[in-house]
Amino acid sequence: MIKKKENNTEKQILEAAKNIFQQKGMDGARMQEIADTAGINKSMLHYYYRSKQKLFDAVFKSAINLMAPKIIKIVETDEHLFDKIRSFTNKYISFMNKHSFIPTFIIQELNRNPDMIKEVFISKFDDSISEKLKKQIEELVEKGGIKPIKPEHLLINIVSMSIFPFMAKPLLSAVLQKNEKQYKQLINERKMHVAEFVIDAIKIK
Amino acid sequence: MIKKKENNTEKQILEAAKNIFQQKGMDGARMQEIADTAGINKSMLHYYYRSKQKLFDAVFKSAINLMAPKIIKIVETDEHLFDKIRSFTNKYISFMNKHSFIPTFIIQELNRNPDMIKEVFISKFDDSISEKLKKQIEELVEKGGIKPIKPEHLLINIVSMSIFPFMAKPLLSAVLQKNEKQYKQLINERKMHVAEFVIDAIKIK
DNA sequence: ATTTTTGTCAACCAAACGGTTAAACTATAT
DNA sequence: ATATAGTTTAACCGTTTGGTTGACAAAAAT
Repeated sequence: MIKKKENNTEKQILEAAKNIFQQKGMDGARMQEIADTAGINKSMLHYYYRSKQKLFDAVFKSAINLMAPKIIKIVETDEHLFDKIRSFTNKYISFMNKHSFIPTFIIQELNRNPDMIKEVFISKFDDSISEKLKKQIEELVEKGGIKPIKPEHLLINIVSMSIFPFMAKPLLSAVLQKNEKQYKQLINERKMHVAEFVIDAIKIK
Repeated sequence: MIKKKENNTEKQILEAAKNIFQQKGMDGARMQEIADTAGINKSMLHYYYRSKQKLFDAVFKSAINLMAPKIIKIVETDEHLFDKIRSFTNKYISFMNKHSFIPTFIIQELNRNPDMIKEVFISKFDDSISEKLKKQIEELVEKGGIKPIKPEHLLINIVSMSIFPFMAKPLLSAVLQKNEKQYKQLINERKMHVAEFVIDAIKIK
């Protein structure tokens, strides 16, 4: 029982499944289209992954595993809060530029089936993810470095301003009358803009 | 050819279609489930609306017509910028509290088929929606009332922080470990919080 | 060399899907 | 009363869907 051939079929399938599922979601994706994209027979999908649901689970898990570590790492470092904010917006927006379908995909599928989050969180975030951030913010508030703010709101604000522009791209680029290039540039500006905007909002001068 | 009976069937259908389409999207919605929800025979769906697509269009248009006027009105008033921001966050978050599926629905379907936005915008926003807001911001910047900021970014920031918490509710309530009630309260706090956060970020003290 | 395991494919299948039909029913107009 | 137009339903239809089967080929193991 040693490996045979180049076992790239399984990877080709997963790659194709990512493309289709992330763009069209569980409901909109078709097994035939995934097979066509992978350039293989539809039966192969069921040979390597037993069902559409199982194949979807693999894609979803892969998307989560790509995003979650980036959040945790940044939140858990010992940097100053302001630098944490700068790191987060910069790296997060860069990441989403490369994987532009992932945030919409995750949030859309989580809305379709909110129970999926449990499987994710049990393994990934054992303790409260924001406990450390919480304390850091509260200390800074007491020291007089920043205005009082609920850690929850600060976190929601940063994440919202980072992710939403990707999800609402069709809407926002139409409202703001930007073409593809202009909108991409606008988003790149936000790597720094969002961080400075947030810091300006909480800093005591 | 005068009206017969209570012609409530058509409205029952639209109401049921709103529920199903807004929660499950075009791809996930089933005509049979809409019929069951409305408590009528499936043929009635095709009798009043000719196809799934036409029925969907009616639901989508209704969602747009519910949201768009609220944006336009607030942007077009002659209030001071700060009051505009306060009005917007307050009224928008209140609105979404009552119609919690609409923002996700619109953005999800717009991602599925970005061309739909054209039909919407041609009729609704003849001129650039943000032209007025743009000038107002630029004047305030020159007068020294607020820090320099691209109107596009300010608009994206406000809209992001208002809408995203509704779209990402399953994710955020899990990360922040909030139950239904706690999360709802957190969102209610944001009616004021987002406005003051934005004002703090741009105001020169 | 041949048996066994693993991989691939075309053809097939039952269920679910959006949509149609034709007949029955209801209410108004004549 | 009867014709007429609008409304509702059960049964049906062709297509698409996720999934299966069985034959066949390619490696590995013996």
